Amino acid sequence: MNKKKIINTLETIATYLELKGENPFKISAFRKAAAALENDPRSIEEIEDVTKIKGIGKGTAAVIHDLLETGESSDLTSLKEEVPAGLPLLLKIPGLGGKKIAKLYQELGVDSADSLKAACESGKVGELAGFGKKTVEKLLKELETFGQRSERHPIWQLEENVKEINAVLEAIEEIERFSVAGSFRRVAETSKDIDFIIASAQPLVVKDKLLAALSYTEIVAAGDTKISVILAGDDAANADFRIVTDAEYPTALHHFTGSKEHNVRMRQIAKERDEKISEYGVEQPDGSVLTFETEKAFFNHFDLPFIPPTLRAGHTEFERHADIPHLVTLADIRSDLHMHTTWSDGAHTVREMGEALIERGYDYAVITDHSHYLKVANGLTPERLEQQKEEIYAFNHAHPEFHLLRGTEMDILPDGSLDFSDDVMSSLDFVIASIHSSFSQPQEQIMERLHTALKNPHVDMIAHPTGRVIHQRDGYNPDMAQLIAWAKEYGKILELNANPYRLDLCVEHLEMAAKAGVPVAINTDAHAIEQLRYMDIGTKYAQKAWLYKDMIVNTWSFEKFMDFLNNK
DNA sequence: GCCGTTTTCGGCCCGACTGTTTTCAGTCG
Repeated sequence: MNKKKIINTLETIATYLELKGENPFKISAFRKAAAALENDPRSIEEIEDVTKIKGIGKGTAAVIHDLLETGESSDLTSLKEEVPAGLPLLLKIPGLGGKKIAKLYQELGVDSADSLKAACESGKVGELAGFGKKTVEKLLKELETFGQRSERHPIWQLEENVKEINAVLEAIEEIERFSVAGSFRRVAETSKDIDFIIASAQPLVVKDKLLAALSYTEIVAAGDTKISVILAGDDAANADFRIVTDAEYPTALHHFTGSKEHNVRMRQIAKERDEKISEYGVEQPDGSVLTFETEKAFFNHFDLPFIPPTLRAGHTEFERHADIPHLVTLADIRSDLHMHTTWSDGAHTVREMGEALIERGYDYAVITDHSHYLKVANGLTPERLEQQKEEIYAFNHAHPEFHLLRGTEMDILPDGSLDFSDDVMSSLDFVIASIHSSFSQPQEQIMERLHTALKNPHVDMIAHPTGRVIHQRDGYNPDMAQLIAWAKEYGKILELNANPYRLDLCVEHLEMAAKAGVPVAINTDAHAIEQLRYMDIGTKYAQKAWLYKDMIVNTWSFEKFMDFLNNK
């Protein structure tokens, strides 16, 4: 039995219970059980007694056993008989929750978006107690776009929005400090909306200036301290703003950074000490409210070190916080091993990239333009690769304090061969091998291609090992356990591609690589100078897999890195 | 439904906003 199916079943039961208007704590018990199972690192076969896991008791364990024995959950089956199949979908309509949907169904027989629309138009919804004119108007409006807007947006789509909003907020002088919060700050792969926390003594002025400067299509809510809009643009995201006083800012930022599970744990910790956490501070037993200068001071108050937003998942961060000082941070990074220049499909020259790398404070880096198979990217022939050498040597001559290495991002061809000969590869300092074609081959064939690359002594690293693009394509589905085993056997590096649209390897795979002792490189794959900043996203993403600095090759000194290449 | 070194019953994180109310329920994060 697939653990994922068990988790999904528990969550689905929670959804159905919600539509029945069940006790909210019972509903959340099923969600907690699902989360507890998901956070447990063991496979379902490895777990002897599920009730030993905190959050799983008699009821939820019965569902799990049912699934393990019959492949189905009889509880879910009977819920599905009671609750029409169309109702769970209606939960996605903003403003509708379980109780309202239950009422609409029981009183009016509403069981789909279409029947809801008809009931709204006929005026029947407006006559229900608790529903009024505005609710009907809002529902009809939501129904127009129902099913068209994405629920979650990949962070590479939201990055632009965040940059624009940052610029808007920078320009408002009444703002003392502000920050993006929410899943974007935690560097989640996808995000439902964008949250900002703003410190200001003049919230109303800030609200007016903010709404005047933002480009939005709709105001969802605009109170004295909370503003929510749908941003302009196709498939646009929501942006939420909270305005608090400067004293409240650190606790508000913490609160709205989440995750929800992390906050629940923090509040439990506070409660054990007779304290109460809210976004405005920490309430003491005598009713007074403590505030803090910084998030760090807030954590310290609870005898915890500063927990980076990336780690705030609500499970291991409270037990493993002694490891936090070992985790990789942007400040540890001394090089970037994957980037493109105008020689292939990059926007800047070797010299421009090199100067930008020095500007970032790195000690060394590798220029890795595409190889000739990739014609759409103007990939380099062995001859052009040779010509590029002059430019790289000239740069090194002009910057003796820095080491710009010669490399390539070489294609692994569909037939399993490599795009350069051993001779060409051996003339380079660093060879990346990667797949850019024939993604749909069967797994054995994909693995065959990767194996050829990994066992070649001149290849140093596999880039973006799964080829996924978040929310767009799944990649070529390699057998990751096998790939990691080969990387270990042949002494190769696996990449964490820091481009926010890739983030490949993903957290789960990074954890596997770390467990196997395979070195990882965090690279930007920059095609322009401004993409070198993706290193920040990459190091934060690596923290989510609890990767130590020592495991990351580009935190090593130039000497250590060269030693590794020469002795691998 | 889950949990328990004050507990096997009575809690379960906390607050803003909206729309419907006439003091609050529902939704959302």
